[in-house]
Amino acid sequence: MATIKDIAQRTGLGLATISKYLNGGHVLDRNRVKIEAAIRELGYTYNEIGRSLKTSRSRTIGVVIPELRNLFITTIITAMEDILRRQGYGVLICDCRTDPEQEAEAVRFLLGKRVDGIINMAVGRDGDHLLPVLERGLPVVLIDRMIPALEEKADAVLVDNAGAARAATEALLRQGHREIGIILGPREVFTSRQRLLGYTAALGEQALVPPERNILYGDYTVEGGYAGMRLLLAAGVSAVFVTNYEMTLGAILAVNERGIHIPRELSFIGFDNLELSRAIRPRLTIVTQPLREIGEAAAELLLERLAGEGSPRVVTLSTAILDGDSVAGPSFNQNRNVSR
Amino acid sequence: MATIKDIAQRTGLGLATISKYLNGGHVLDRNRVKIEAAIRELGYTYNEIGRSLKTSRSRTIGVVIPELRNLFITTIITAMEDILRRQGYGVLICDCRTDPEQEAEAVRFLLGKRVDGIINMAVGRDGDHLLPVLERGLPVVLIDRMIPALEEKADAVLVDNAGAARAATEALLRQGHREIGIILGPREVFTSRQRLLGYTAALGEQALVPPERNILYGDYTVEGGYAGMRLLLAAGVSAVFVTNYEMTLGAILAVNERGIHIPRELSFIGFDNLELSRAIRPRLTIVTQPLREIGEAAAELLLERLAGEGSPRVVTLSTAILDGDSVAGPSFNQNRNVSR
DNA sequence: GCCACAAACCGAAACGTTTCGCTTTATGAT
DNA sequence: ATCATAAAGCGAAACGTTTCGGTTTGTGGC
Repeated sequence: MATIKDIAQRTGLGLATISKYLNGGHVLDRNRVKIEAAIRELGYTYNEIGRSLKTSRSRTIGVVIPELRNLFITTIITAMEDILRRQGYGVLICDCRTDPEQEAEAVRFLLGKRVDGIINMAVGRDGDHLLPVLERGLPVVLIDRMIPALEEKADAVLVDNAGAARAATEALLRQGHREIGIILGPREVFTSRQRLLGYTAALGEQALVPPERNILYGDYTVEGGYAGMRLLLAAGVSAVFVTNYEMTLGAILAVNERGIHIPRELSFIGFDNLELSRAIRPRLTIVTQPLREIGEAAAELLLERLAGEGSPRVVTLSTAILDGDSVAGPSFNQNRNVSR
Repeated sequence: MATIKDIAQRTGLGLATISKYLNGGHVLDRNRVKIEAAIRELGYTYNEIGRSLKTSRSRTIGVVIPELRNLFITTIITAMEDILRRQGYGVLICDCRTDPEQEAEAVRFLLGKRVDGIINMAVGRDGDHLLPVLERGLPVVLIDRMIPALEEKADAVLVDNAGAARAATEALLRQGHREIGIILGPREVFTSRQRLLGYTAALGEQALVPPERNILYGDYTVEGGYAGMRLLLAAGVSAVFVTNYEMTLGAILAVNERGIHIPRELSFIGFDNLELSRAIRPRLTIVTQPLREIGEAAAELLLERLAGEGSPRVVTLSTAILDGDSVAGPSFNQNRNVSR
């Protein structure tokens, strides 16, 4: 396997010159030609390992996530990867299966691989698993979920979840709904708590306190949304707000199969995934998170830290409500519960 | 940052001894204790880069896929990663966006990173993009899509797609359906062609030739399935077979929103994702691919080659039809077309 | 206590790069 | 042609590990 030395020998040039050429430095035209010829003839490919050893930078980023089988996450990763790869960085992905123990293990694993930084959608809530990373002076970017103990030490890209949930709930309240169901993610997850906060705040403004049965915790799967929706329908809500894409899909399936008409009999606000909301009739009103932007911001913050610029900060992106035709007043469905 | 040398110095032992210890070799008990103490005190972490340079094995596997935002793919990757990480391998993922050019670029990128092998769900159909990998003697495992030119040179894990499509079509034929629609993936994709083969073969046995309008090519998205289903309904089919998970979901949405009853008015066979089929009422009859097994088999084949055992082979896994309640005879819906 | 033999241990060289501090070559004004 | 200056090129050392071939230490039978 050809190395830089072989190129040097072949061209009669020095090691340093070849290195310079490979790193985009200026060399004489006639030498450039010679080098390029030699590279072609010898089938040389750059060995990043050698560089890594010398520079102690691997040009590899570790990404630790709770779960790969999830559109929210893969969309973000795709956006991140776009940017990182363009800068020559590879992305080493570790799915920790929503298990804090595996998450910590994944971080250790990545440290052994000498990644240059870590992007983490965290499961562990105290952030202890990331301390070894920070101690080594490597940058950490949290996405989607904040770890308060790491404020100032790590960057974070969050979404205004409380605000989003509040806005969605308010939209339903404005239409006159009072029995508003919500399907959240797992109880212990940061974003679930934030969204619950927004939801109860909006209701609180109208002096409403939601009954327990209107608040459901799901697991971010289609099946979870389906099951949750059925429970909410049994609870007799006139409007629902579902807080991730997979569960939105499941909820719609449950509604459709019951033959319940949206929005005549039930108002519905879903989550994420613009394309889906457009595809369904009636068009779904949804809360959209700027998924690509989350991934891009995370990648850019990381690159910034790697370049040694600036210092850790928290970026909060806002959500939007995309109006469809799935929200209306509750007047029409007063008697649905009776007819069940 | 502590190195093996520091440990040697601290313990008074030699370099080779520490290396031996780290690689699981036997050292005297009293030395073991000393080494472990030193490691703890100095906060030493193993540097894989150093090893990689020396051994020219990076313990990293490149995975090149057309698209990360897809449950079929992420399920397979998750299974693969499980196995590979347990063996100390990291997984470097490159999403090539279904673009052969980007795919070739990704392969070059991974070669630079000196991955030990590549797992590829291929977009390029001639396999040229993988030749540089094979030339370097690195193992390649193809998944889901065969590249005939690489037979004997690369391993492959495939699914009996023709058989699956044939079985599904036969199941519908047995119920008496004659106008059977199919929603395939993109026209040029290996699996689409295989499935079309199975479909036409089954129809051919009954001396049926499907009209063009019953065969639709989608793009593996929810929206694509939705649009395709609407076209098939317009074409007046009495049964449909949809060939991936996302499109199945989209198709169901289209059916539900039209208020068409499955299976009374339309028989339906979907694809993948057991959980979904169970969640929906009526329970969906689906063709299931052994997703985890695909990932596991790919990982295991790769590990086998890396261990220098055996030689490339093609593994074909079979699919199953999971019976739900979405298939029935066409008798009930003779007049649906009229009523539209 | 000695010897033979096995088990542990040892250091140097090598893997492919980058980089530092210099030297050589090219350029162009005179 | 000469000289000053800028541009280009140079080799050695270093990064952290593995591994080869050889040395030291330990063990047990006599």
